[in-house]
Amino acid sequence: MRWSQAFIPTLREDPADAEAASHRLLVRGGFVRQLMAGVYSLLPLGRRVRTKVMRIIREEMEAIGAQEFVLPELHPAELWRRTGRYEVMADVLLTLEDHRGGELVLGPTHEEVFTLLAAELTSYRELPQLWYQIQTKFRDEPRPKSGLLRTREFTMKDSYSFDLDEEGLDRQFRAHYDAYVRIFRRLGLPAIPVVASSGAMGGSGSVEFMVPAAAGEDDVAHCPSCGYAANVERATSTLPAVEDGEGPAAPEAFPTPGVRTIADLEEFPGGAPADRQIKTLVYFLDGRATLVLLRGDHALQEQKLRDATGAVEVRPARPEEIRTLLGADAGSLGAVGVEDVPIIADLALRGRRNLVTGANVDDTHLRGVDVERDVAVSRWEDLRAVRAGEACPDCGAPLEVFRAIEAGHIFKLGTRYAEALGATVLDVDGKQVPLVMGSYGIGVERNLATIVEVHHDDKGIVWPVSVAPYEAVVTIVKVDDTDSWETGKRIYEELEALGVEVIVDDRDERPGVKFNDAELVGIPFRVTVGPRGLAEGVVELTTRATGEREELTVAEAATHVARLVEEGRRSE
RNA sequence: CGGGACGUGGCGCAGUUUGGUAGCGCGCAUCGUUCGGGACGAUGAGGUCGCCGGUUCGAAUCCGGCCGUCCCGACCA
Repeated sequence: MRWSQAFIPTLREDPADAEAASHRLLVRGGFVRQLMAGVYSLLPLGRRVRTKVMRIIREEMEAIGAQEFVLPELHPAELWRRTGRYEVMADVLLTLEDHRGGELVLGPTHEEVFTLLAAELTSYRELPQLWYQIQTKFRDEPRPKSGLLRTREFTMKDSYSFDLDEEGLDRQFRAHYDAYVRIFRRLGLPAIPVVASSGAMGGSGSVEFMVPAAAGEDDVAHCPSCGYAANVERATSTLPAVEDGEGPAAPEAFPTPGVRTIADLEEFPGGAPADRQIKTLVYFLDGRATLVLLRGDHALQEQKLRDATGAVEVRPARPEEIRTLLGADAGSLGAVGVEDVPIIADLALRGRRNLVTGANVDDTHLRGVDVERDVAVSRWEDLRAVRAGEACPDCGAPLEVFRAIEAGHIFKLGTRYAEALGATVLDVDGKQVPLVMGSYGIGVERNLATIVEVHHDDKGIVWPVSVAPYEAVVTIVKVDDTDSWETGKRIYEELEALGVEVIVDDRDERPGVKFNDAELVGIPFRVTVGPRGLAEGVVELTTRATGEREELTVAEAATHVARLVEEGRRSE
């Protein structure tokens, strides 16, 4: 390719509305352009990288025996109603109507359609099956952001496994886990597998592959000592015991005028430290009022509440709802004596006594509360948000918490979809059993952007060779110098003949413009051809990642670069 | 959905407070001089000032409504 003919609209300045490094650099480097919020056009450079990301994913899927499909993006709404997800995913579902009034949805994922096809499986002899596709997904994200990291239309590799039993699912899950480790290694992404919440997918277990990055949207608790890693939506920690002392035989009310917060009550005479208070939150779970109890110094992890209860719609109660329910305002709430409302308490409150909590009377609190004696707890669950510095549940070392991008997610789904859509087979005993499913996703453009988040510097992108839009660029410093032109073109052609993906920068521009563009765009190897070097019979090779330069004779240049490219392709 | 900001040639911005008919830098075109790290000079093209309505002799500027985009939060296989 000749740069002079290529559409690579680089920008000299940063785009005004791009915050994340990947967003900024992909726009500046001429890889993408925004069409509307959360919807991007991929320009030739972006498309080249995307193709390479997909190729790596495809190779690793084929390597574990997956069969590629192409499924529709247009689905009948009816199918989504059958699994209940028309309602569960309503907030992200893009829906439309055809001319006959038929209700359609644009697929946000493909469990339903794949499972429908799997209903054609009839015998355990046909199992296991492993199916996948690389297809566009539509999700009406409430808040698209950070360029390609969170969009409303994107490409995803989604695969689905179908097995007779849990053991089969475990095998396929493990195969995917290993395949994902290889994929992220080849993409140059330092992804960490973490225990995750299954969210709206349902199912018995899931692992997210997280790449530490400031632009991430998830927090991961990680133990540097033993390697424990979990999304904070699932993470736990070991807490030091709190000494409560003996309490009275029954809770005692005491006036606390003006006390509204945990912190107020710590200061208030006769109050208590935060870890000896009970925090009482009122939530509506699918429309049903519920009290959520936590230790005073702990924060609720809402996803844990969702996962524990299976509730779809979870929201804090409004002030007037709280007053109606408990007869007091937030600040004086408690669960003592509450009987007609379900009470979910965090594990950290188990066995605690002599605690302080609201009395459900404004400006009044109770002391001497023994949780198990005085509160009608309906369920005990792990609900609190883990904090950095708390002890690792496995080894006790202090946990760290960092931001990360979810680059991939694998789920054990179980039989939920198979049951809803009648995907069953006959087992050895002739008994009809639902297929046991797994589902496994990697977002293509999100991974492309994540690579940029991880691999860039102040000059631009530093693509790993494995996904670079071009592996090498031949920069002709002075295009009207015949020797430079001839030599540059010859090296370019030699590189092409050697199978290197190369572009020749033949633009009549100042050298600085060409060097800067090559660095912005992130091409791994640059061969600089100019009169100065040619006078000595040499050209210059610059490695983008290290900035190292070396001189090569004209004769050896192409083979040398081709060898480096070859090594680069292999090492990632 | 709650909070905040913004919308002016392709890109980045000023002008809006105090209404008078649009400007700067980059980019683009032509010519000349330059040429190994984003050159210089000259000439030139390019804008319904997001949209609709109102106030006014006159609106980028004031008022109302709408649309769009970004950021924080909520939400999110």
